[in-house]
Amino acid sequence: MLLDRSHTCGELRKENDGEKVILMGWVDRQRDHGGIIFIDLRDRYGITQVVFNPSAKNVYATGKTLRGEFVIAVKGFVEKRPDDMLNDSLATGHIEVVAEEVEILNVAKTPPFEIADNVDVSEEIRLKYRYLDMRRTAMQRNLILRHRMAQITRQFFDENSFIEIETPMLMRSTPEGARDYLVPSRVHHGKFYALPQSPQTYKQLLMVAGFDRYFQIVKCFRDEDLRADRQPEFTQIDVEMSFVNQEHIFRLVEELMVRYMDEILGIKLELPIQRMTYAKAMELYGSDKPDLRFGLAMVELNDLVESCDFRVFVDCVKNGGAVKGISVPGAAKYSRKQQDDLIELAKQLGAKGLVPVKVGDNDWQSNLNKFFDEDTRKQIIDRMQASNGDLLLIVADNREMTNEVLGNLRLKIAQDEGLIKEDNFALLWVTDFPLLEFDTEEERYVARHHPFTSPSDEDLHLLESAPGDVRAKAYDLVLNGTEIAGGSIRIFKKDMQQKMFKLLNISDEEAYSKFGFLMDAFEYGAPPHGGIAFGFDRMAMLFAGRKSIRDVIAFPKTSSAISLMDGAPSPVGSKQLKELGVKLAR
RNA sequence: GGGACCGUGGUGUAGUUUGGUUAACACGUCGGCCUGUCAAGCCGAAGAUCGCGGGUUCAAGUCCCGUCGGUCCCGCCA
Repeated sequence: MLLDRSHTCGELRKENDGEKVILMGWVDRQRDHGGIIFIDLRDRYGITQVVFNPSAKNVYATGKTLRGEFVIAVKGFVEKRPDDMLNDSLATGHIEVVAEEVEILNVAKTPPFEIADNVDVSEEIRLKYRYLDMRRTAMQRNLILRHRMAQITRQFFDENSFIEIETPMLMRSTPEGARDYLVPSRVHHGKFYALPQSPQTYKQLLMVAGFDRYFQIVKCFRDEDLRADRQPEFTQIDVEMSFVNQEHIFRLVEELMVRYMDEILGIKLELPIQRMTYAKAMELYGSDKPDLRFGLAMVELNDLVESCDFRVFVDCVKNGGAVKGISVPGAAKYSRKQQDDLIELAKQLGAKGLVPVKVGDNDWQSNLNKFFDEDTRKQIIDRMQASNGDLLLIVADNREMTNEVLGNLRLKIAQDEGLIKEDNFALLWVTDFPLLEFDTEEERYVARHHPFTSPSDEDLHLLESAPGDVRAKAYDLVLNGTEIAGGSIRIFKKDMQQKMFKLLNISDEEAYSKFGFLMDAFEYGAPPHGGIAFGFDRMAMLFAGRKSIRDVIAFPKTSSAISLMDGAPSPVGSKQLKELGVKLAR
């Protein structure tokens, strides 16, 4: 077999004119003119045109038989193309390779879809034949971008004295957080390992061990339902540092973001990255991960409407609710149906209603018009920075609902109105998250981040009296409305950790049996520490300009957690089950 | 667990609202012609019983029920 490849299909230039070369790759296209035949030869580096002349009888005969996706080796010489036959859309478009010898390394069936970027194929088919899908340049570009991000990451953390340490994939199941993937133990019937939701406890133990700067690019597993940005197995950049506060972590992460932006996108990122408290994010954008590529912030109107004649608003304020609105520039042109659709959406989201107000020169086109005098209308318009031709959307409900509904409407409208500049990258730190969240189903507080997160010093006095109001030393990094990283300063003292478990209504007994190893470790000189974890797939998705992390994962699962290519998950034989001591419930 | 949309030659779609004989188009595939194309061109051909099962009807791609699969969303995701 002809296997001494001299060049890739992306590197020959006119300077190589006359050189003898051997190329290998896949037949991308064949253009048979009856006499002369052109073959576009493709590998991951590019495409090179190969010419078969009828005068070279044996080679020509083989050239005739070539079909799409055949794998071939071509020996020949590089020839500059005539001036009027250059192809500037190809990096190698100024040369071609004249075939002198060709070997078919392997034939190929006609693929189920064309290996071309401009051909639309359903994701179902793409996933079934993922190995063909990944031959397409769009997928190759995505995976190469992901690779470069991984290299930048390793280099960056290495330069900053971080050590990459692997942690177990088979660990003990933990009670808090996402559902675990379980692995039955063959050696210990009735016992199970869990796949890590994250290496959280291990990295804290590495801090106790004195590896004061740790990172890892690591797979994590969560047995929860999927989304465009959620897969059951995904990759994190896991980071932990000792002797640091939040500011140290921000500084480090910001430098990393500068590096990504520069080397991946060619964008100079200005530091520092903008910050916003969780409370403010909720008040202004109704989201803990606001997309700041556009405005449409919410404006509160309670004081302006509390004494008007519109009962709904008055009662809302009286009952401690919030009357808020967003102003959509130029949207007074919306039809009745468009407005009704927005109202319907607001109701689906749980709001009791939504009042649209078309802003005219001197009046409002709205049911509200009659309830407000001219002066109040003007105050409302001023506060909302609205002008003639805008559409105000006003919601009155309890504060959480108002925020949530308007936050969702804001996103929908921005999409519909094309307010989102796709090539913008808006980074934001969201800080001061609540420590706890009341779970109405379990009727107890649960950790919003995780149970190892340290409460804020200034809220410590509220731990017993008003646990729901305690803020945490927790932070998220948000890019274009997607959470790309989250972390916290951790608890590193045993008594505080015990107090935390108590707040979460986890008994001493349970806490000790599940996390005793961590609390034991805290008694042997645990340094103060904190960290962060990046959603690597999500970052790659955003940098690649994709809408789903499946586009930056080589072999992703469908939204029902199935692998269409290999058919996982699958039933297993009774022998395997017996070995594991597992019986299936009927 | 729930909601929305989707499933028609190899691929992507039209046809489904208003049931009616031969299911249309593009790309791809195959064959023929063609010595400079590069999404080659021209001519021709093959290829789908409409995801699957059941029902209504004289008649179902089209209506109804169920089911499987895909996508997005809610719940869930510390």
